[in-house]
Amino acid sequence: MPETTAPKKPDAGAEEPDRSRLRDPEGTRKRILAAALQEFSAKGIDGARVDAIAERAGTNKRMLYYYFGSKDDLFRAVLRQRLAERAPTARERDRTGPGRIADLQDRLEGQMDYVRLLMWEGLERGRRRRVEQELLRQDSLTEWCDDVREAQRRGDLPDDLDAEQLVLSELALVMFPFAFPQITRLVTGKVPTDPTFKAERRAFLELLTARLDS
Amino acid sequence: MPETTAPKKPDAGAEEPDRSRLRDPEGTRKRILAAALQEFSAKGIDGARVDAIAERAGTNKRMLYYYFGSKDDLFRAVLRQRLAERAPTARERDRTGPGRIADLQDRLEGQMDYVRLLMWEGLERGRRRRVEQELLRQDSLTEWCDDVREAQRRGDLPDDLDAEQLVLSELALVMFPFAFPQITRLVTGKVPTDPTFKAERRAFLELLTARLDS
DNA sequence: GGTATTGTTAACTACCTAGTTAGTACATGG
DNA sequence: CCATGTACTAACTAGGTAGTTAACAATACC
Repeated sequence: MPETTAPKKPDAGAEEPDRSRLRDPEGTRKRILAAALQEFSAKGIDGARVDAIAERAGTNKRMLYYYFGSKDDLFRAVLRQRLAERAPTARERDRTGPGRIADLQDRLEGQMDYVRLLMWEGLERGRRRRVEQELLRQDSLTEWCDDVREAQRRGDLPDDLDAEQLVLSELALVMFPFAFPQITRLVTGKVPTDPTFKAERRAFLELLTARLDS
Repeated sequence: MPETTAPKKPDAGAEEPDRSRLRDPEGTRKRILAAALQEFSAKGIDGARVDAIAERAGTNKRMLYYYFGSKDDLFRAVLRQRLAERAPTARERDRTGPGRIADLQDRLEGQMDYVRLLMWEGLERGRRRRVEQELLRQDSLTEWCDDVREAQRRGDLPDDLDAEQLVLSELALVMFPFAFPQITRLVTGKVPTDPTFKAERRAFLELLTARLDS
């Protein structure tokens, strides 16, 4: 009985606004990923709505399941892509110089979405033993710790501080305001995206680094 | 005959652990709050299930709406209570001495639920201008900043560091590992609840404080 | 002892949401 | 131009979810 609800045929006289290409697999995939990044970053896995992602991507829900298997898989894909994007630049930066912490902050500016993804990861998927892109991330962080240890041997960094704890602390100092915007506001009266705040924080971090390394 | 489902009376010889009173308004309220604290802390507002909270509290969903108006109100009540609980102890601690950061960590131990509540607050309700218990929290933090400034005047703390940024940073150093357990594990190989990790972090924070204050 | 109030319950509803079905349009290559 | 696989779509479904209803039971109060 194949005459149930007969999907409409694209009428020749229809005036579609910007239907440039009717088929665009890679484009669709990318648009879904981008839309999902926004939605997941803003609302997390539980809070995100699959329909909202589809709509934002200018496609429909089915495509999302066509390219990625499930909501959860989509989240993982988003996180994986975002991590892979950041990995190369992470390797380039100076991790032991006097401006390292302020630099790290500069790099993180405009990447609040990234920090939020990591928070959702920690909160919503915290129980998992394995974490997305585990090896890639671990390598990158281990390399950072090694750099610190070498700098300690050279005498560029104080050698009584544990390298791993130091790395963790530098991440903490930079990421915290983005992770806890409400606390930042309560303490400083400014939101972490405020340029004034960023400048003040940068200045503070430079002083702090100098004091640490002395 | 009103013997429909006959709510059992507390039989004298019965060995119920704590089914003391059939009616226990305050107890029920508290049990709901406690259950909600666990559930919200673990899963956030979107992730938490009202039925799960009710069941955990040993009551039913209606009571939750009877005492608190909605899921969101319940979350706010939980947060408010938790904040009020912590407020007095926050005032007591030494905020400027050499052991202050390590102390702060000790206080936060076993309060991961608290940190997670604050994270959910920041993530899920971040857009709101007003935050739960705004005045209470702000007062407490302002007081802390004032203490720091006074210590700077006395010369107990370096006076070139901005007091507010310093407070923010001390919070960051202590809260970060709990907030980003996955990053903590990737960097140090240990989860933040691991006693070994806590001890190592404590030692590091003490060294760091000494270096900062020098 | 009667009655108003407050606490408690199971069952219900109206809506939402992730995931699916089943079909259509486009492309490719023979 | 026809056959076959790929991209795409609207409508559907099954199960979940916050919030409600309505009846009833314990207590308080007179």
